[in-house]
Amino acid sequence: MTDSSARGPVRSRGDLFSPACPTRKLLDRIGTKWISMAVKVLAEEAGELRFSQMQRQMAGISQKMLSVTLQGMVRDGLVSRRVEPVVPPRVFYRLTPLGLSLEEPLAALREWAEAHMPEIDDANQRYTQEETPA
Amino acid sequence: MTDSSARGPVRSRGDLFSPACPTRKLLDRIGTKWISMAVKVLAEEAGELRFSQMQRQMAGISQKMLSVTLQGMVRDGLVSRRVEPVVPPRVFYRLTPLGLSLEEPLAALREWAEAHMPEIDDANQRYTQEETPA
DNA sequence: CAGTATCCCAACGGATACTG
DNA sequence: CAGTATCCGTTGGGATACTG
Repeated sequence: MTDSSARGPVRSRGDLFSPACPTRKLLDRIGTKWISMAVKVLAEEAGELRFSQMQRQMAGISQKMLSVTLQGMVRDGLVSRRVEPVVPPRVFYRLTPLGLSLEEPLAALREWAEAHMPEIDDANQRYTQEETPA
Repeated sequence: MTDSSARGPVRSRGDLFSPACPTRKLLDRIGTKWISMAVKVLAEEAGELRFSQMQRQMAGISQKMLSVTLQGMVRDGLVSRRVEPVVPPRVFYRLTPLGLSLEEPLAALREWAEAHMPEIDDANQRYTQEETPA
């Protein structure tokens, strides 16, 4: 349920630190691993992908999570959904321009994560080491 | 996760799509709004901040969440923690070089969110509109 | 095939109270 | 001041079963 007074006077741009700032909630929506993977998969395809294709490529995602993730992305205008009304049905997903524009910052974050994974591992190692002296 | 040893170093790099890929979990850790805000606050300060100062600047964060967020960041080597052993104690947090390097991709994501907030609002509006024709 | 529905457990996260 | 501990409601997310 979105704010009833949507588009209301909130829109306090430039102030991410206000609890009322909607950007804050948005950050938590788009930063998840499932969104990140979905955008990546669809961006690499540069075209449409079917539900089952996506599930196959996003190894480990459950049917439920792929479903709710895609629904949310459609809602937010990140992907478009096209149904071929045959039996059995074929449903195709494609990034919108908006969704495509999200790939760049997400890719940066993904790359950071991959690049600095070893350092973070090491930091964790060191941390648990000294906190468990004997 | 049956793995009892704190954060199993599977280290299957290069394949974000493998369920075993640790980068996946990392993405969900660093992409949260609290991490994002903490990094931003500390990066803007370009120095140290005390616990209470951070809580004041990160409006709306609870004591608990700031605590667990900072603990996680210290464990991951993103921030360093310095205690002045006086009474009452003073604790200072500062970004490590690693943490500072995270600011760039996170800032990109934040900026994307702010920039495209209106479009996402509109998409949601349109969505709920057509799904609730009246 | 592409979902939806249900159950159920685990993690998130606020509120409050207590402590070195 | 800077936490920790506890309680507890909300959400995330897997497993399974069912349907158009």
